[in-house]
Amino acid sequence: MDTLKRKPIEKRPLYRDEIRNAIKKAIMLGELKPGDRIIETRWARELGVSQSPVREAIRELEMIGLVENIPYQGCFVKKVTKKDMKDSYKVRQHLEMLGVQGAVEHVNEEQIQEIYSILKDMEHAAEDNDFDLYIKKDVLFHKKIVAISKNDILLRSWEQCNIHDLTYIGTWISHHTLEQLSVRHEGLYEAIAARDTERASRELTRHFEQLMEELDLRED
Amino acid sequence: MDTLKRKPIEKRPLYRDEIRNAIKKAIMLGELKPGDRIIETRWARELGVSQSPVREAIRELEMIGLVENIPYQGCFVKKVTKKDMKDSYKVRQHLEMLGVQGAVEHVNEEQIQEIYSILKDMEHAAEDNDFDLYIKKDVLFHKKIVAISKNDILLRSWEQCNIHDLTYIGTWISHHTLEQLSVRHEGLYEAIAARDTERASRELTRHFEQLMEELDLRED
DNA sequence: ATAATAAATATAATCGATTATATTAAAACG
DNA sequence: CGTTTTAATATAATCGATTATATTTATTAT
Repeated sequence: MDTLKRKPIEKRPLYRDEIRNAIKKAIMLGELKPGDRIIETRWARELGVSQSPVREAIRELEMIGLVENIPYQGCFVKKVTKKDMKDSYKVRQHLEMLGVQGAVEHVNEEQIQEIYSILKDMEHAAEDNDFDLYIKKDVLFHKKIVAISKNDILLRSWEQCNIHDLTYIGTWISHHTLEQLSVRHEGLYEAIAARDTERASRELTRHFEQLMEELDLRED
Repeated sequence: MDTLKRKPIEKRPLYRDEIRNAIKKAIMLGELKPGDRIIETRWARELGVSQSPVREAIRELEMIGLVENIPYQGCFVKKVTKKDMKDSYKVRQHLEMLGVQGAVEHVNEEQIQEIYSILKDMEHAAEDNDFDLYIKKDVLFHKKIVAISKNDILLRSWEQCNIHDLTYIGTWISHHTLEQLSVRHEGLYEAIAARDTERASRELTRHFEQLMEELDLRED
């Protein structure tokens, strides 16, 4: 991280989010490796902002578990292990199970259309091999279901467990093409559209078990 | 909040945690009511600290869902509704279901002893009518089980959904005595000690369904 | 030479002040 | 009299500098 030149962020407040994304990006791109320190003052200097917003951004990364903070010592990039991936899939599986149950109960026609439209966007992104857009739609698909369930606490918990970044990693290391991954969501969509709790639960379980099995196949 | 005199916190760094607790306490005691603003500068003045640590403390309260932040406008105390309580019980039920499954799988004799000891502490606190200690042990009992499951992501998610404070409120508004509440944990303990996944799941489900049913009985 | 102690350094945590934004109050206009 | 525009105010967001802590390096004593 020391030697890289970073583009200073635009001069306009609410830097926090941009700073968080900049640091997150560095982690995702591998510029910051597990165990590396994240030095508040240095990032502040590089991005041309003060220490305060950098500090807050790092706090947020700490909350979602991407970095670890030791008081008076600093922040360090956490290593995301295969076990972490698997653990997070399990957590998602259980949280989204609650989401699916609520979704089947509350979903209306308009929302079914919305999910369908997200699913199609996802499949188109997959065809175009647009990785970033694919991730976005994949995450949104699952989030939408959770949101429809009308359990705000659930939605917050779901959002906080760092789904987006782990999905990014999980998709990145997957053996499958985006198209193979995207079509896997169809069963769940159909079950919800049919308001079939039983089937939706099965589809969801299968969805995550597939992802977990594939992790086991990876050598690293 | 305006008129109350607050005890300035001790002069030694890492104010953040104390500040967070001070604000949280004000919310719990009802000094700050739902919808009230939490003004960074005013709290800083009252506690004799600067704005920065107050800001960070508020960010943490925002993360656990106790307050709501609107950019460039401020923080407002969130109302905890009966629905929020119920929703959070459901989330806990699903998260802890995963925890219990893992716990039964991984628990060793020493850990069984530890859970037992927490259970007894809880029951003693209940006998003494020591409300704060009771909550602490109640929360710890559940957390311990989640911790034993060896799923770090689960533990983090569980911790982040503001369990402690909601348990506090839930216990506070319960119709039951602490002793009635404490003994309800025995079945779950026994099932885990017997390494009986089936029974442990049943006990956990029953535990939360009791809590949710009781919420319905409250007029509000 | 090794252990204990003290100085130096790096950086997190905090501070006091400044800047940016949103809201409210006042004024000008039609 | 109501509507739009402008000024004033409150406070969030950020800044640059200071203070506190941990770690490293140098020094002294045994």
